[in-house]
Amino acid sequence: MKSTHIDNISKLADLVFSLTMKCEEKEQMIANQNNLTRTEFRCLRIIFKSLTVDKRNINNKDISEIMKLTPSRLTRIIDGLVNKNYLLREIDPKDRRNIRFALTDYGFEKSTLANQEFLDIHEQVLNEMDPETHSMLISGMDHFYSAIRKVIDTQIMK
Amino acid sequence: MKSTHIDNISKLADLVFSLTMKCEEKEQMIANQNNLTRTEFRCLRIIFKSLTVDKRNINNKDISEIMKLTPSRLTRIIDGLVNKNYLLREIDPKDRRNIRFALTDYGFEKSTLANQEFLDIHEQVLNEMDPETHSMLISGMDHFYSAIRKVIDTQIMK
DNA sequence: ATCGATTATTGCTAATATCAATTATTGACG
DNA sequence: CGTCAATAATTGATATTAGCAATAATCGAT
Repeated sequence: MKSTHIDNISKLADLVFSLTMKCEEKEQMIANQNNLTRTEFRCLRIIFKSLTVDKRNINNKDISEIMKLTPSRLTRIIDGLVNKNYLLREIDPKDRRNIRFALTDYGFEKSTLANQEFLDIHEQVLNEMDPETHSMLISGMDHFYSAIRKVIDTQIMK
Repeated sequence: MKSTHIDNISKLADLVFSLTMKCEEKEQMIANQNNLTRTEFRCLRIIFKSLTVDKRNINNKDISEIMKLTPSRLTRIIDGLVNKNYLLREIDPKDRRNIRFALTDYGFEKSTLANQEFLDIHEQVLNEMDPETHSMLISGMDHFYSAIRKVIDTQIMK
């Protein structure tokens, strides 16, 4: 029996609703295992990725926009990570209003570890699924992400 | 070029990380449009669904477990929804320790509306995607959700 | 009839987040 | 050059969101 468009919409909405909560739980778990709050974990991951993968600096404001938090809130989250000796704040010589983040050796080690645990969870998830379906899932989710971004970001404009 | 298992894991992790934040943003948007906080929206949606779809009562504790909040917190979220005239609290005659929720007419109307807006967003998202891929996406996400639930829920046990 | 377990609630406090004001700096313009 | 609007980060004050421990009411089993 073929499912209708309406069915699909409703199923998708329910799935995404539950999935979002489960993924929050997942982040919380990884964060706790690394003595971080969920927000700290997110923030650290964003900085870690930008430094190690994109090889470029990210500033307070960038992160606050990605995480949908105020710059003010971000300042305090960074404070926490600096106090825990994960991060150093450096003034950007190109524009002294900016701050740039550098991972301490300790911070780099811990971020790598936390990121690895985050990857491990996703590996375990993939292991639960038929390998034939992996790339399909990923490309599907990729399209889904682009689509939702387009929809949400244009709605926000209004 | 075929992508390796490691690539897949890493791509999936990044995607899910971004997607989760985008979906939180989406919920926030729908909630705001309906003068609700994100948590109220979630809570109301859970109650609405349980009453209209599952046709069964759900109690404070059930919701707190689904939402991963303490029962105490839930009491206050419900307080808010009662004050806004969305919900009524009724004592369960079968077990007077339980409370059951009933939607007021106003609450039913508003929940239906909010739920419709939530569906609309997902419809718009599907409209951005090739119709051929819809059922594949949904079954993929469905498997993904089962898998992640299995992994997370067994981790939590430990 | 009593007692341990369960459900919801309350008071208190901690954690998370925003807002408005402030500081420092930049870059553009006369 | 000096002025000034714009931008980035921070701070202080406050609101919102959440958990914890204690309590009340009720249940169910013995």
